[in-house]
Amino acid sequence: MLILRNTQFEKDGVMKEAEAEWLKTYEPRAYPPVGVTVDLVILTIRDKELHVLLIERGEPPFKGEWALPGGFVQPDEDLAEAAARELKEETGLKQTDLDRVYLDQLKTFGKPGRDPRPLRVFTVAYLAFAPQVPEPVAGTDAKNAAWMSLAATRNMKLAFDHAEILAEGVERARNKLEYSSLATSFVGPEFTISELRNVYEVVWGEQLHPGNFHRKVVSVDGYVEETGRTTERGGERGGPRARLYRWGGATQLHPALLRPSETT
Amino acid sequence: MLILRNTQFEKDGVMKEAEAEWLKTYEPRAYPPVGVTVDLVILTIRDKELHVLLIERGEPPFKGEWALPGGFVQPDEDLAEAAARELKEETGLKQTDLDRVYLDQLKTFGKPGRDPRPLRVFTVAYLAFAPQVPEPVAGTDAKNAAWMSLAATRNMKLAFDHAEILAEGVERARNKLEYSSLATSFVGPEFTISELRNVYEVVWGEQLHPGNFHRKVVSVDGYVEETGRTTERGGERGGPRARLYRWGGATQLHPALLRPSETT
DNA sequence: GGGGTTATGCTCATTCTCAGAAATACTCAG
DNA sequence: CTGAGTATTTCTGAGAATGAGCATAACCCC
Repeated sequence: MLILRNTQFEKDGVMKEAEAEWLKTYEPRAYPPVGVTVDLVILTIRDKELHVLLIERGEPPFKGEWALPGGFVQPDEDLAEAAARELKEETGLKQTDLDRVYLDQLKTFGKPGRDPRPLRVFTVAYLAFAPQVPEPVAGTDAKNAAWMSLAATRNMKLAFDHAEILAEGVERARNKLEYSSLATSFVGPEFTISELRNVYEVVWGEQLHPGNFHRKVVSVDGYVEETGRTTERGGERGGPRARLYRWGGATQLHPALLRPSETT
Repeated sequence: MLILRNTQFEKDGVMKEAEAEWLKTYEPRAYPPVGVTVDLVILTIRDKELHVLLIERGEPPFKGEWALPGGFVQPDEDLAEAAARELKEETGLKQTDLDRVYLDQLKTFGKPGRDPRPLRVFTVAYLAFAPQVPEPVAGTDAKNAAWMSLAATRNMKLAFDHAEILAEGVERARNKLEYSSLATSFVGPEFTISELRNVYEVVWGEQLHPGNFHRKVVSVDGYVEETGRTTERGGERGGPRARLYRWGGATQLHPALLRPSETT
């Protein structure tokens, strides 16, 4: 496209000073217009199921279809800043909650034609884990926003290549649980070992041995630390009060908590 | 910059059909010009040291300084294709060798101002592991190219933010060795256990127990398989002929080969 | 042939893991 | 209030993996 534009400029004989200046320092090659967006795979756990935040697009392309939240990187923004801004805008989380949200770069996608607009759009996907969010999120741009269970998304066609990005994000999440402490990003600031175990079970989709999980978690250095308090009452259907823990500060787990199904 | 161009178009009253079509579907926001490059962290082992391929820039910006090989993503290329093309161009590896090269996306960098040109440049960094390469590589664009030991790069100032990208790549390489079979990408198609151990020792920068390493590698399912043959002669300074192995097809290692220094 | 070197295998004590089960503390139905 | 069911936490014992040392045999160089 830029080639076309330059050609036209030259054919028209219209070459303004600013343009000349710009071209002088520009790389000798010419490029079509390019845009860079960030898209967010924001995961949370609701009702013992993994959910992802999706928005309904209010503008073409893909108007009316569901997509990952995201947007163009602004001129003065670093990538991580853009991702953090989108996260704040789209989730409506309070700052205290945002501090505990895990947010990390996932992967960059740029296949030609992944965006139907006459603009080559690369997207830098970010992965975020949010704790239980009060309620469904109000969209900022007159769009609809909703937490969708992962099961539900499998029957949906997502806009762009967002299905692929989502799959990549879920896969990364599964792996990250093993060797990082990020399961704590899915729960509140104080949590029981059972709640933490529930995170692993939901994300991995398999049952874990309660006894072994407990032993392992409290033995990994810096993963969790006791608060000295317990829950107000036992579980829904009985059981003793569980001790409350908070995150112990470690980001990497040594040794890792390996998935049972992977080790066989 | 793009804003400027559009304004000029309108002021001039020159609005060609293709442009009108383009603007109609273009996002309402306007963006400064943006470019996307791929940069490669290509690692190899030479003389029992980790080396990275660097090129001396023949053009400004950073003319005369050393940088990671890379270049702009072409309009019809996917990111992975661009990375593969650059790898081929810069290393001069033969196709048979290229097939065995590990090449994976590392991370995307896009801090404003990381490229001094009046163009916001995002770069998608890729990480590659090459087997022993015959000899220093001849540059394709009249630039100088060389394998630099990692120790040497610590005293150099690299162009752009390439020092940061390189550090990220080395860190990723260290981690990848633990749970993936990619150490085999550093050696030839057939290799001895000692050669493989040497890869780990060089990348991790620590000595490993030969006996334990041997036991571990051959016991991990699918990591290596025997060829039935041995080396022609023993080691440089003695020792028996070593058995030759080839890669066994597994990409993930179960269980992983953990770094001794990390597990303490 | 002899001294130094290396590939490979073995041993053994220690640690980690898995699966089951015990002890305890709580909820809930009746 | 009582008993059945459930959940948290701890324990146990078998089996596997790990780390360090040593043994053997093959090989290079002198």
